[in-house]
Amino acid sequence: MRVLVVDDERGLVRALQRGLTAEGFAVDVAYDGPTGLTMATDTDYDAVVLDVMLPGRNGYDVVTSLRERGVTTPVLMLSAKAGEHDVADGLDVGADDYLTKPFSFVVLVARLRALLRRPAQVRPALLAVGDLVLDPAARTVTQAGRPADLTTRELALLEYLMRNADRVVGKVELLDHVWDGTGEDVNVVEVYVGYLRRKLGRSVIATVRGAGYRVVG
Amino acid sequence: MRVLVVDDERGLVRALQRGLTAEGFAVDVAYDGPTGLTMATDTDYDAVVLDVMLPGRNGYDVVTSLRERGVTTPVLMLSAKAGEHDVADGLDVGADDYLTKPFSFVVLVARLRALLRRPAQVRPALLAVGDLVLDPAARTVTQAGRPADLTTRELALLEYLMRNADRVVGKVELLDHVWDGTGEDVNVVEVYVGYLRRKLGRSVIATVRGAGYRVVG
DNA sequence: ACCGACGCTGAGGAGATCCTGAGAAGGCCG
DNA sequence: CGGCCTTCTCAGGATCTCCTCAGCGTCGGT
Repeated sequence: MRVLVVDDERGLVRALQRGLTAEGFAVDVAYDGPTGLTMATDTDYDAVVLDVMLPGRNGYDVVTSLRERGVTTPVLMLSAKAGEHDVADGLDVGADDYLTKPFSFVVLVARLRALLRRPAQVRPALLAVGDLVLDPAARTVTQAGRPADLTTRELALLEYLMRNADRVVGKVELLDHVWDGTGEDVNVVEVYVGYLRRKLGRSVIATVRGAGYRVVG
Repeated sequence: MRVLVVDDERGLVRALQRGLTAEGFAVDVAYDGPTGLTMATDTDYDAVVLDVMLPGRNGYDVVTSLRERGVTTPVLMLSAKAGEHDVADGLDVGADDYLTKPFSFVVLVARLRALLRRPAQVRPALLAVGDLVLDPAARTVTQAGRPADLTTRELALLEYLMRNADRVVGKVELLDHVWDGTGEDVNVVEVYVGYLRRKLGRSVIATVRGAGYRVVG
C-alpha cells in the first residue's frame, strides 16, 4: 500500500511518515501543492493524505486538478478549520474523506484503511448519461446544457434510473428505492415516467414491456 | 435513494427524516437494533445510517450481523462518544463511514452521497453465440451489432437456447424452463421459434426433427 | 410414389400491460 | 384564507403479448 502525504508542517509529516511506515505503508512525501499534484499524477498511489493549507496551491485545487486529470486515487483531506462547510466543500470537490486537525493517529489509520477497502472506481460527483447531466448534490438536471425544472420526486426517479443506466429497472424496484415501498400500485411509477418524458422528451426513458424501464446513453 | 435511519433519539430521527426527505431521499426509520437489523436485511436500502448506542443491540452488533448475512449495503455510523478507538472499531467491523455527534446535517448528507457513489450492482455476463449477443441485464439482443426487438417470452426462449448452445434442446424441456411447464401443447414453442426466426433469420435456430432445436456458434 | 408423423405459420381473440387526462388531497407561501 | 405546487389515485382507452387453432408443408420410411 503506497501512500502520498502532502503537507508543509515538517514535524507532522515526519511523525506520519514514521507511524505509517510502522503500520506497513510505503510513504512518499511532498511539502507543497504543485509537487504533490505532480507526484500524485505520475505515480499510482493507493491513497493520498492531503492538507488543505498548502504553499503554492491549496488542497481543494489539488484535488480538483487531480480529478480533472482522471486520477481517481482516494484522497483523505486534512484541515485546521473545523467549519462544517469546509468539510462539505472538500467532499464535493472530489475528496473521499476528511479529518480535522488535531486528529489522532489511530483515527487517521482507520480512515485510511476504510478508503483502501473501497473499490478503486471512478466516482464522479455528476451523473451523466447521453446528453443528460444530473448533479445529486445541487439537485439540478441539464439536458444538452439546458436546465430542466424537475420536482423532487421526478429528480429522485431520474437519478435512480441514471445510476442504473443501460440496465432494465423494474417498476417494483423503482417503487422500493424511489418511493417508500409501502405502496402496492406501480401506476405511480408509470405516471412519473410520463412526467419525465413530457419534460425531457419521449426518447429519454424506454419502456421494456413486462420488465420495466431503461435509460441508455 | 432509500435510506434506513436507526436511532432511538426521537427528536434527532424526526429531524433527519424531514431533512433527508427534503433532499429527495426516501426515509425509513427504526428505533432499536433488532428492528433495524431486520429491516436492513429484508429491504434493499441504498444506505443505512446507524447509531452506535441502541436499545436491544448496539450498532457494532448490527453491522456485524448484517455483514455476516451477506448484506453489503453501505453503513454510516453515528456515535456520541468521541473516543478514537470507537471510530476504528466501527470501521473495522464493516461500517463504511463514521460521524461523531454532534454532527452537522450538511456533513451527513455529503458523506451519505459519497457512500452512494459506490458502483451499483454487479451485472451478469453477456451471452454470445455466433454473431448474437444477449445482455440479460439490459434485456437487449444484438445480431452482428444490430439491435433486435424481442418480447419478453421471445427473449427468455432465446436466452435458454443460447445458454445451451451446441446442444439439442427438447420442446418439452423448453416448455418446462421457459414456460410454466403446466401446459401440454408444445406448439407454443414452435410458434415462438417461428417468431425468433422471423426476427433473427432462419439460420439462427436449427430444427432437429424428433428431438428439438439447437443454436450453434 | 404414398402415407403418417412432425413441424411451420397466418389469423385472431383474450387478456395483460402501459399511457394519459382529470382531479382530489395535502403542504407551503404570501 | 386563497392560490399554487406537488404528489398520488383512478378509470378509460390504446396498445402489445401471448397463446390457440387449423390448415398446410416437409420429412422419412416403406
